[in-house]
Amino acid sequence: MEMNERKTKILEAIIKNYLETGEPVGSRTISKLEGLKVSPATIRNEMSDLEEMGYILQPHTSSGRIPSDKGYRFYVDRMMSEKEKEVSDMKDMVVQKADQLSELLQQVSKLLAESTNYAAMVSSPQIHHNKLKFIQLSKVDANSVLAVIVVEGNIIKNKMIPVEEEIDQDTILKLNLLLNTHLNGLSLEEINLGLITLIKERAGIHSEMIGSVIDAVAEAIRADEDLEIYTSGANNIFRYPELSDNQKASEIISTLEEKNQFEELMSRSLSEIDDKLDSEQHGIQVYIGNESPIKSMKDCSVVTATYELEDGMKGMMSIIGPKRMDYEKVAKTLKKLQEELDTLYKKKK
Amino acid sequence: MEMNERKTKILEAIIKNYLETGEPVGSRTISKLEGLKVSPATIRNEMSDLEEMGYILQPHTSSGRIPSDKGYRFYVDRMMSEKEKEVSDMKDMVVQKADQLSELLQQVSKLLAESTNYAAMVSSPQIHHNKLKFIQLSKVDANSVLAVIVVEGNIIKNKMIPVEEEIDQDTILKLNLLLNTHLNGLSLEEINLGLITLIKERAGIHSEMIGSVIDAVAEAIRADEDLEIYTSGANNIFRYPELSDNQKASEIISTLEEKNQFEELMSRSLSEIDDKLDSEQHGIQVYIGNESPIKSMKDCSVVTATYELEDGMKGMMSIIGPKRMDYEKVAKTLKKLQEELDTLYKKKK
DNA sequence: GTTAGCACTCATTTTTATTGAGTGCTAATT
DNA sequence: AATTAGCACTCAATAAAAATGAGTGCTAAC
Repeated sequence: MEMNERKTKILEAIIKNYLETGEPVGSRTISKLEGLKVSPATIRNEMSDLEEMGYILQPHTSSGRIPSDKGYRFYVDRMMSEKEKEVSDMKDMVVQKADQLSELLQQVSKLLAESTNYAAMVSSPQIHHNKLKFIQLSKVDANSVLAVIVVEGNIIKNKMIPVEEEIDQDTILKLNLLLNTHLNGLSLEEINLGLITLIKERAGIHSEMIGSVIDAVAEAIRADEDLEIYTSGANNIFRYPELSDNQKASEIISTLEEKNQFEELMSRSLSEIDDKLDSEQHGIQVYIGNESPIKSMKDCSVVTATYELEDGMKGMMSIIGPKRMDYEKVAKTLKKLQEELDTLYKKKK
Repeated sequence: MEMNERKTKILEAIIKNYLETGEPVGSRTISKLEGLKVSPATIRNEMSDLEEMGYILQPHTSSGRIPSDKGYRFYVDRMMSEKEKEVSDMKDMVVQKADQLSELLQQVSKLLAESTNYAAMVSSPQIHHNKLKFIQLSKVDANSVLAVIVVEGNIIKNKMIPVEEEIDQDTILKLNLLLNTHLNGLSLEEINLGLITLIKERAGIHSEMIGSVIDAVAEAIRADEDLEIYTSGANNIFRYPELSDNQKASEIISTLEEKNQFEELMSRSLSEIDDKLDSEQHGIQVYIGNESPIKSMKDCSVVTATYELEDGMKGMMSIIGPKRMDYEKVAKTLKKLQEELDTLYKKKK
């Protein structure tokens, strides 16, 4: 069967109506809509076709229709490819400067949740080509030395290292020099066992301590170790009856809490967005129901967008809501926030 | 009216039964309990008295009774003052060493939630007498300087400071010396405007940068700025029907998310525990329903305990659950974890 | 190809009955 | 004087029955 313009219009009307009300949509409701001057009976025939084609479903005989995942997908694809309307009267979002990245991201997730009324999730940026930029050991007190490690993208990692015997300033200086000359500018792959042994040798009696430092360096560079997830607006799911029975709500909320579930989503979404970057969709991905890599989100839709800070630090933000979420608004909001982060970063620079 | 032994027994029986079932308890149920050899009618009379005294409530005429907040309070007070039974077959909890405090606390909250099946919340420690221990500026690249600030208790704070013109190593060394000689060992109150002006003067053309550094120091020392809250097990509330209607669940979950709500709870609980430290209750506080400083917790009970790391760093952990929570188990679990943290810290030292 | 008409379906709502746990009170018993 | 048996009564919860109404599919007329 072929999709024609009237079918498209009817499908769109069904979906739009369902997005608003969350209730199955009947033929009469649609016939009353202006623009489409046909009787309910005709609509019924078309609906019957649409159902056969898999775009809509009947929860039970003699109820109205609701969109299937395929129906949503059709709608979302059409919407996304449309020329973007000017960013309408969207709530102004102001990301305040925060000097800690974590604060900033927490703020972003809150902002997303508040302006969409869905749940939001923001990941810390994953650094791709991260090289060591700077190491510094400092003597903090008689039996502890602090190692500060800065990697590209100005990610900072601290590690307090206990020492048996007090170390004098001179030695610290020497060790600093040793570490910096050998390690600066290197990536994880370049720091191999040979190099480590060499450095340890040169460190003499302090080789053990240097071992700890190098471990910390490795940890700092390895990106996924530091992947943090910020969530907000979990309680928003209670706004949508179809998600708020105990079973589902509990599942969604624990997923939001079990932040590690998002790693998969993140890596998949990052790569998929890379793939179709040419299609110029502002790097926004929509997962409807079972399309989502997170199985417990089968009753939700997940919309993800990437953001990019300096030096290729890419992170992800997503909105989690019912399948009948306002995709248009969500996409706009994400786009807005992408830009916001962009300009914020530029200002900072 | 007076409380006698039989009334106490009956009250206790009502509460225990209600804790298990969550259903109102009737006179026949209690009469069938061994140990109390009286007829349901007698129980009814006693129950009538207990109700008059405010220990129990009838949800509606001709239903069984449920404990009132006052009833729970009676029960909890009795339980807490009993000689503590040996820590029975409690699930072994192992706090793995984590080198980041935040990881550790997140882990603790998860552990609490998992072993009690309630929601858990852990605060980062609040430092009381925090003095500056160590400052270090380092040149990271041509236009940024990294300030590392260590306060007592080995809390580390990093701040990246952009600079207009490149600074040479010598100047950095001088500034480091300047800062350390003037600021080390001082607490927030001791760093006054006069001192700041003095330092800025000495810093000459770098006074502006030094200003940023001192701001960061102030921020690092001010404890409440850094108060972080870790939560876990929010979804556990769905285990308890009396909390899982949408209204209540949503309220509780957003409270868990709005972490700032806990500040009040924390400060109050810390001081109250200080007050009655002599009464030897292991610093465990129970807030039943409206007793809680957090208004949205009126349908829950909140049990809090403090923990203490080195140098008087005190933090709080709490369990949030239904009023009919297993207070005994919760108290034991908290106690266990207090000890665990204690030994962990000692090992570390 | 479109529409009016109609019988039919079925979730939802409303109504009515039924059940049963639990009470309070009174009068008998210990 | 305290305890208990007995009984009428209350009321949430469950079940069963009836009414409602939105919506469908199909057929026949336009």
